[in-house]
Amino acid sequence: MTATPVQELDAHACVVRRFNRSYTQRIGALDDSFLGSGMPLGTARLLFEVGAEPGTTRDLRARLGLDSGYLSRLLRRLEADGLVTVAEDPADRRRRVVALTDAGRMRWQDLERRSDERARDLLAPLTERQRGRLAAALAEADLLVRAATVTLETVDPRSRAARAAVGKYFAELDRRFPGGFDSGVQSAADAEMLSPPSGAFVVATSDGEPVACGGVQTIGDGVGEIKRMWVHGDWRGAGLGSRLLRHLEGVCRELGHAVVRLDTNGTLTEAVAMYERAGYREIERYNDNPYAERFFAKSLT
Amino acid sequence: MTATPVQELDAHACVVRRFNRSYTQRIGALDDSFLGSGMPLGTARLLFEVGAEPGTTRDLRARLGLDSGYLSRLLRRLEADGLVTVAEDPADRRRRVVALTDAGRMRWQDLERRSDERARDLLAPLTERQRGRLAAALAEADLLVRAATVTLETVDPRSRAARAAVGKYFAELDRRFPGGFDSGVQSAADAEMLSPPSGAFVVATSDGEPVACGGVQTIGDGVGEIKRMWVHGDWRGAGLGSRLLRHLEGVCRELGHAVVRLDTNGTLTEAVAMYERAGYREIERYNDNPYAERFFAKSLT
DNA sequence: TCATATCTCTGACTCTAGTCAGAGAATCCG
DNA sequence: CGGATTCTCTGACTAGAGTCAGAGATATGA
Repeated sequence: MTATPVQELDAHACVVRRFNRSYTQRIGALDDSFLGSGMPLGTARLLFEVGAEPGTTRDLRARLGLDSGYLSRLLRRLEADGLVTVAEDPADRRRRVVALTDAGRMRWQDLERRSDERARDLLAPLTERQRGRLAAALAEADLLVRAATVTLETVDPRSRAARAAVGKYFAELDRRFPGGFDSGVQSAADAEMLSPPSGAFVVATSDGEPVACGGVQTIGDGVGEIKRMWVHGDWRGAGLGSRLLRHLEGVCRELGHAVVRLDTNGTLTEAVAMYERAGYREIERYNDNPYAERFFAKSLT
Repeated sequence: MTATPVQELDAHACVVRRFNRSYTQRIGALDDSFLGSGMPLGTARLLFEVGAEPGTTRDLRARLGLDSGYLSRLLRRLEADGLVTVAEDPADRRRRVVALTDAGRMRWQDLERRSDERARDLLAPLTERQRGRLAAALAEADLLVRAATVTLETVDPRSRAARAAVGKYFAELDRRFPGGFDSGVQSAADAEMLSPPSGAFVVATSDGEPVACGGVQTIGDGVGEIKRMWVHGDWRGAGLGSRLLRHLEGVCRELGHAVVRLDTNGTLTEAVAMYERAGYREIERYNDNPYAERFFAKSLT
């Protein structure tokens, strides 16, 4: 008797929960590690954020999700300790610009160092081989968790996020194709095709960075086409491609298509493998895209 | 050029930090998920712990790492809400036994459900195969992290902790030896041998549970012997045995021994393998222990 | 049996974290 | 220009989390 998917999910959820409990209990102190520095957590988080990227108080409030009064008090504390400077923004004198002082930068490095030591302390009792195993397991978990928490969002293909993702896609094609890749002129018509009502463009982001993208357009009655599908190199092997593909197929269905087609280049072996795994079968050339060598289709019904 | 151990440690520490940051950012809310239940975190954690396994307040304090005064107050709150009962322990009337009421159990199940949903939400976007990979990675990380954070403590062999660990050890021997195992009468002399100044007994605990133990005694001039070394079944494969063995060798060194011996039974194959990996070589029988079949020694100089 | 240790509980604290309601300065817009 | 809006800051709160020093009851060991 094999386990059903639901039972598997149960079992896996248990493992996740067990891990969460034991890990946060042991390492949760890692967040409070800032406490070890003599600074309260809130202050330390703020200092850390200012160090990562200085900005206006408004900006910091948004990044940390703090109340303006609370932030003001935290800043005053850091200022009194000589760790940050809070100055008027010349562009808008209602605003304040926050930056680290030299002492603040040292303190920030101190926090970094402490964080590092915590990680080392955790590893210290283990043998070299076990450290390797732990690092590998955490890296694997990290990749998968990041992949699971990627957000898929339908955006305008002309938006900043979409253009950033497509730019990376084209850059990769240019690197990988033997003769390079020339995207040609991105016409307004291209963007139009990938916009409602006849198309859509989806960008997957993690921590605000685009990590995958893909578009759908209509190329005939009941026939959709998947275009510009790309997954960031660091993210391959986490199933992000399959997930995005499934998502795009769903978009096609919503557009009322019964069939979806796509073209690709033989160089992109992992993409071809993924399409085949996802149930696509190879078909004859259906367009004159000079970079396309292989053509696939899948029925959505 | 191969990486030196220090470089490896750096790299591994980076992986740990990267994981910590991304995981707590995404899942950290999991701890606060209890907040979603309208209960303060501390109270919810306590209720959760009582539900997981009722026990004495002393027990709960150890498990949650709380101050006795604080715990007392939290319990009073839960009691006032009718979620737990706090009664005298008939075995020791200084102690209190805490248990859930019916209302408490319902509340506990609510917390469980919430916690479960969080875990499922994390897994939901992944494919079945990826879920398996994530669960495997987290389970591996969990085992190693638990092993790394085990505390080794030298205790009196007559102490409760030591007796609990040895009890489990003997129970396992009884299960594994074909003819069973009779520990005989644990004489006061036995405990004496494993106590200062001529010996020591070490218990490894995790979450207050004994997970491994081992003793050292003096059996001749400059000759120490390792006795009653045991690692909990769930903990094998995490290097805990090797770590304990190294620790006990250190104890031997502190006692001024140049050689350490030990005996074991052929049934305990993983133990024999570990001794050999740790540099022990097999020697002739040096005692008349009826359960011992194989004898090992290692020079500490 | 009596000193000592153990255990829970109470009172009196401290510190963080965070909310809310304005005050006052600067900016924007018609 | 003048009212509305935006922005930071202050004061006055609340609640959670946790520490510390005993008091008082109970158990343990010489």
